[in-house]
Formats: sequence, structure tokens, C-alpha cells
Amino acid sequence: MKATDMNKPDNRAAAESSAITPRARDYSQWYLDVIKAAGLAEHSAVRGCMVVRPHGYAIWEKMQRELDDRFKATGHENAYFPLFIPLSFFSREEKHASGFAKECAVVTHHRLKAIDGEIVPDPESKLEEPLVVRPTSEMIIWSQYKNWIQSYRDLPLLINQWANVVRWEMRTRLFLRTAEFLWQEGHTAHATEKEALEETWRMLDVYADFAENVMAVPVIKGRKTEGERFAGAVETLSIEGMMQDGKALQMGTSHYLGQNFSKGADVKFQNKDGELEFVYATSWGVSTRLVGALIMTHSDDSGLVLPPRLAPVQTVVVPIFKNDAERARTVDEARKVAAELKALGVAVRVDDRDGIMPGAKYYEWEGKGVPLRIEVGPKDLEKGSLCVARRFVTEIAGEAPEAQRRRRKAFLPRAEAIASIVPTLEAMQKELFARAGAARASRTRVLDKIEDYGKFFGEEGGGFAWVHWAGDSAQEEEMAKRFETSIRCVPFEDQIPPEARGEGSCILTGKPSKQRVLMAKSY
RNA sequence: CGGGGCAUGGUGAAAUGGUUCUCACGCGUGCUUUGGGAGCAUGAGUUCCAGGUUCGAUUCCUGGUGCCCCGACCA
Repeated sequence: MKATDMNKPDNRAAAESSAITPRARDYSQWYLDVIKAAGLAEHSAVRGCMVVRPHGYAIWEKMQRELDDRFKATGHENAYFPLFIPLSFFSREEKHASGFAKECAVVTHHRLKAIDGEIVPDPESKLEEPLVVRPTSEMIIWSQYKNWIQSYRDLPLLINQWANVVRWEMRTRLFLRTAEFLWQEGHTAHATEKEALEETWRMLDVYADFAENVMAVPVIKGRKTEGERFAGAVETLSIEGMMQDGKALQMGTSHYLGQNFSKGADVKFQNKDGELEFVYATSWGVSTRLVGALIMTHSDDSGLVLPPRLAPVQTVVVPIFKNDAERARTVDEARKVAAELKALGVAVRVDDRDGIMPGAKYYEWEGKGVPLRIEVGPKDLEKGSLCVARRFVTEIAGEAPEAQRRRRKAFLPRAEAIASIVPTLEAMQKELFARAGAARASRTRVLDKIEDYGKFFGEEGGGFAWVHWAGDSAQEEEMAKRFETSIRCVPFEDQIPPEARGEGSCILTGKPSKQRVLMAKSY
């Protein structure tokens, strides 16, 4: 949408142009506005690629650390494999290769040359075998595992890689889908199917734990239908989150690969009985898409809202002063407060920049999603108090923004204020999770009639729908065309709310169905 | 890859076949200010690329490139 009317060249409109589009008006625009206001990322001049700015990267680093701890705790180690995959390796697993074929960047030359004054790939430097820039690393990793695995004693092999991958997507969206993105991919090898399946389920649980307890995003765990499965996988599990516009976002996947890839790469091991057997495999990954999920789950019309556990700055301290003497005293106090908070384990930053009005700093830090702000002014020095302001308060319908602002600021005695920071951050973490859960619940329906289904995803704006399903792949596609919805997953039984459990009949075909599936529009 | 649209300082926009292209935000400098986006003064910075039409093109034409929207694609 191009808001030409909004941008008349007068002062007011120009000042407003830096404001964030309300979520209710245009969710896509709001999403981009938040990313810009928070300084997370921007489009690169390189087609379809994203530049992650420091604040965005700092959030990703926090995610990395939390995830990495969990991977280590479950026995995994990090390693690194090449960016380039020889085409012959890539094509060893047929379904995998054809699944990714349409979105691969391919390197064909290794040298440039000036021809007619123009620098072009040197025709004489053409590679004998093209190199595929990894869209995922199964094949390059398994070709290496062949050398690493001979005996059951070499198993399980539990490796994770932090890397970038390239998928030549037609249409891109910051964080959610870009030509190049950052991720982690785990690739494990096991002696038995049972063990590999356990690993697949275990890592999905790790992702769900991370999503809910760190990102404060409630997710639904389940398995993908055949049509949505990872190319080459026997089973794909995923966690699905609901964004504020009611759409589902796949936040992480864990695949059971069976022996497909070990056969493709010819990786056998000798078991205890001395017999040769193909290895059982899993792979699992999450990407910088999670940053997009974070934005679309918690943020508001003032900008980014970060769960404290992922906030690079959890508390910002802003000194307020009118002259040099006040400046010296308030900055000094701000630094003392910061040091005390740091000792309590709080990520804290003092914003003592001169020449910027305090209000401007508040807007800036709110836009960046900092959970708590402490203001230190001359009055606080006199009274021995501090002003603590929260990034969000529980919304009260109809309350004016000005009233909300007052309600979320509190002047507290100094010691009390400092002691309140850690518990407040913890409470905010919990509140975000609870809020997201409530938002999801309010947009979730249990539906039995196809008319209700159409109405829900039409005029009612959609969300998650629990419906019985017994259709085939073609009928799945019909649902996609008719309602722009898809089966997000076939949930594990404990993921289905009580009111949606039990057997029934398919919403489209009327055929008997054992359990309901999760339907939604998706990103 | 098909259909449509757009291309003007860092950003968002105006204007024009004819002197030196306009405005706001942002940026630099100085003074002043600082408990919710300060003010004044002053300064720097712009017509995507290549051809063509024309006395003269940022404007019109052709081609290229890039971006946006719709489809296709995206498990």
C-alpha cells in the first residue's frame, strides 16, 4: 500500500511518516515499520537478500546461545561443513534433489575476465562439475559421514552446524523468507530406527521448550502431511505458532530421514552381530525466521516488544538533566544504578547521550523493545527515588494511550526500584507468554461444518481451526485453493485442546476421522 | 518466468520541454534546551543507465536495469 494521502508535504504528515502503521490497518506494513523502528534489518541491494543490523543480530545471538546450550545438554557438538555441494553429491537422494531443484543457486565458473571492457565469467574457467550453494546440508554432510562411520561404536553421531544457506525464493520477506538466511541444522546418525525416532522427537521438544520458555511464543507440536514433508524425509515434525494476524508460522522442523540419506551417500556400519546396515538419520533446524516470529507475536504499535530473556538490553537507564552540574550528578547516579543491576545479572545500558531530549530516547528504546527503563532525574536524587517504566502494561480496552503511559510508570524508593527489576523482568516474560496464549485461544475454533469453516477464514478473519480430516492430497489442495488454508500439522494428541479431541467425520468428505488436524492460513 | 505499475538528495514526497529543480524529515555547525519525539540560525546533499527526438530533456520516445504489486514459486 502506498499511503500517498498520508504523506502530504506538510510538517505534521512528514513527522507522522516515521510513525508505525497500526497493526489493524495493514499488518504487512506494520511488520516492516516495526523492523525499521527497531533497527533490526533491511533489504540489501543484492536481490532477495537481507542485511541484519546490529540490534537484530544481537537478538539472534541471544537465540543462538539459548539453543546451543540446549543442544549441548542433549549431547550434540558443533562442526562446520562446506558451502558448496558438488552437483553429483546433491543428486544422490532423488526426492531431496528434485524438491530443492527449483531454488538452487549454482556456481559454474571460478574466474572472471575482461572481455570487450566488461568483466564477465571467463568461459575458459567453467567448472567441470557445477557446485550447488547449499539450500540445506544433508548431502554434503552425509558424504563426509561415510568416512566417519564404520562401526556401531561410531554411533550415535550427534552434530550441529551454525551456517547460512541459500534458497532462491521468488518472493521474499524480511526474516520470514529471504534468499540467504542464517540457521542451525542438526544432522544425526543412529544405529537403530528407534533411536533416530527418539532423537527426532527429542529435538522437537527442545524447539518447543525454546519457543515457549525463551521466546514466550506458544506452539503446537505435530507432524506434517505428506505434501508438506521435507524433501527426502520419512517424517517431518514441526512446531507451529500463531501470529497476531491469525496466520500460522512454521517455527522449527525436525525430520526423521530413515535410511534415505545413508543409502544415497552409501553410509553403512557394522552392527554388534557383524552385519552391515545402513545408518538411520535425523535432521532438524531453526532459522532467523524466529526473529520474524518474535516480532509478529509480541510487538505493538509503538514498535518491538522483546521477551526479557531475548532482550540484548533488558533495562536502559536514562539520566535527565538541565545543566552540567545536574548532568554530572544524574549520569553518575545512572552509572551506579547500572552497576548494581549488572551485579544482579541484568543486561543494562546507560543512555547518557547529550543533545537528545529524554522523550526522544524513550521513543527510541521503546521502538527497540527494551523491557524496562529507569529514569534518573534531579528530583530522584533529592528524594532517593527512581522512576521505573515498563515497555507494556496489560491492555485495558478503551484506555487512552496517555493514561496507559502514566499507569506503566512508577516512582519507587531507590532500593525498592532496584530490587524490583529482576522480578519484574520475570513477570513480563510470563505475561508475554500468557498474552500470546490468550490471543491464540481467542482466534481458535473447533469447526465441523464447511460453511462455518469458510465463514471463519472469510469474514471472521481466520486463525486456527481444529477440524476432522480424512481427505487425500488432491482434496488438501482443494482446501488450499478454496480457503487459502492448509493443514499446518497433524498434532500430537496431547496438543489438541480437550474440546477438540475424539473421533468424528471429515469436514470436507464426511469420511470417518480419528482425530482433528490444525488448519490455518500460513506464511 | 507471465500481467500491471513505479524510478527525483540518506528517507518520503512535489514540480517543469527553457536561467540556479521544490518541500518535509534526517544529517553537519552554532546558540539555546532536556521528567514523553525541543526551538532558532546556518550549511552540505538529488532527476537510475544508454541511445534517440529537440536550439534545449529531469520531463517526450526506444532499449536496458532496478524496485513494487498480482500470478507462478515457496513443504
